Amino acid sequence: MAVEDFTPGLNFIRTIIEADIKAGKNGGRVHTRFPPEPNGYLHIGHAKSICLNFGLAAEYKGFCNLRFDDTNPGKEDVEYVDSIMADVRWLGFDWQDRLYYASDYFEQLYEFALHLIRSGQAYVCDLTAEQVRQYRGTLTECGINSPCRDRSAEENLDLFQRMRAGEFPDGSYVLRAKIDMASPNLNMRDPVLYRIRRESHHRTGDAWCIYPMYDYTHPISDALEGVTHSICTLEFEDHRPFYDWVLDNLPVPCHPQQIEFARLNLSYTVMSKRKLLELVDKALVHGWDDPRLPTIAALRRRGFTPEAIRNFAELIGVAKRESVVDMALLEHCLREDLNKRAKRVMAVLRPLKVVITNYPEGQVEELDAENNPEDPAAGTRRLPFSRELYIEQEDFREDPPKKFFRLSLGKEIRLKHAYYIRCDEVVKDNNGRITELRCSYDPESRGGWTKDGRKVLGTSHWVSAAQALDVEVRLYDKLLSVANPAGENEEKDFKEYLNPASLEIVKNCKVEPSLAAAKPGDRFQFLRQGYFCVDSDSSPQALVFNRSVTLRDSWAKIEKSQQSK
RNA sequence: UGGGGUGUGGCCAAGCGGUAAGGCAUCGGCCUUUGGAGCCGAGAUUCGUAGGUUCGAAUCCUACCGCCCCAGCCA
Repeated sequence: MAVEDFTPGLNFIRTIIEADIKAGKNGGRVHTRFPPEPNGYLHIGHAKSICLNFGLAAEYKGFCNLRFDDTNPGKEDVEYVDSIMADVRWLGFDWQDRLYYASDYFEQLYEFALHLIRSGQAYVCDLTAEQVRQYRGTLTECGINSPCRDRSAEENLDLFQRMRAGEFPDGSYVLRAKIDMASPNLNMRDPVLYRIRRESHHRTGDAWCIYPMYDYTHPISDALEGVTHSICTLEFEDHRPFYDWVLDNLPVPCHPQQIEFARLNLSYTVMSKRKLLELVDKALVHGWDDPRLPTIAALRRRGFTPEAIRNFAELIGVAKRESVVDMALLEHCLREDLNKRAKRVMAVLRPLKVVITNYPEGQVEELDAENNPEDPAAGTRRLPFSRELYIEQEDFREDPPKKFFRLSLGKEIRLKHAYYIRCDEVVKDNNGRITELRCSYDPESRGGWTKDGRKVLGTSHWVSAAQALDVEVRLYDKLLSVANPAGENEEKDFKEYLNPASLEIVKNCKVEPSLAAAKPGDRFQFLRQGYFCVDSDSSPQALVFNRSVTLRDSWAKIEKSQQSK
């Protein structure tokens, strides 16, 4: 089955939603949200969540909100909110007028806290952070009640209001929910609701010195927005009882259902914000959009299309078991998309000069070349051909192995769209390095075929030397040299697995002249090599291309299996 | 040895009591003016393990095993 024919299967979330709709829950409404914390750049794992949330909303004629979970000012920044919005839009999703910030609810969150205090379900605690931890107990032992647990509502109200008013130093008091210090679920052992922190917030500035915790903020934000299905990752499963506790004990408009799914892991890369941040901070990569990273910004710069990423998100499915998806699937999605739409061009990465000895000196002729065999509507272009050309170094071998269809002494190959050429002589320098090939062409083979039906197996790409453009090409490869560092030696830091060959810069590559007008972001297939896009560092005088993904290379496989024999 | 999850081919993933979808990867073959693309075909007697229920179990029951998450005033 071709991927474009793929119809979304039922995953467990769709199953839940359809059951809810059938049961008439929420009046049949589906309303989701994507709630990033603006403390880093979005990555492909977030893309899975974005596609899920926005996709489900679209599928069931509902809505999906974009909401920034910005309750921890110390880590958050507008740089991140801007990048997140740009990335979600680029992926092709639209939150219309439903852009929210948890910080917009600070006043309501505060009122709800007052409500909990009045109903005796929250109290101000003056234990130190260290004491709170000690009182919490352990995984196997119950916690101990805080001595502040039985403070009167009046006193709690007074203290909490004074917390807000800034009368107490940072960390001196917290507001806690009064639930059960003996609960086997640590999240229910009187979790902290508010902490005092004199930090400037990227939106509310210095208006507040107390900030609500995620666990308290999230369910209320969902309810205030009328969210029906609050989809999050597995590690929040343990938090669900508290999510429900908050909503059950507060006069909120509705009670959304929290549903947890497994986050995406991808082989040969890292996905945690901490690790990504570390790579960027330590300059192990060149910024958040370094094309080796799995961030959305990096994938965009690398040449990925939103379509490829969305298709990928659909293909990987949604489930609750933790898994590591093969990077090959992501690459497959890009190839599949670009195969249909990328213009084919010729580029020689490592040039080997070829002189066509029987071609008239000074003559230049123009050949027709199709732009995309998958899409006749893409039209054709003209290609200059002349006496001096470049072909790829690896397309010539002095000692051709078995099944090597390319050029070697005395052998004939086809130059794509041009002529058959035969290699007559190999020219070397004093060190024995091949510097030039002297070949002859068959004038009868113009266009790449002859009437005699002669079989020519090999077809190489080439460029005409005089008209070629000199460009820089950046060859990207896997970030890590192992598929799953977590499955390796646990003592080792992930940085020890960084692939030293993840970036190879190749200068003085030769590309056909039609590329002169290429603009940053333009995508092409370099014939027989891969898909490339013009990098943001590129300029008309100094073109720079990124390799997005290679083409499948069956010769490489054959050669590899020959060598292993 | 507390609680919450989860185990289906190399990697994902359907399946929800009636006799193992699909995708990626792999391996054959065809085709080819990209060794690209495309096309055709192959692969789990078996669903973590062991018992049990049933005419019939990946699906139900029991026990065991493995892996993940939780002791932030992070999200």
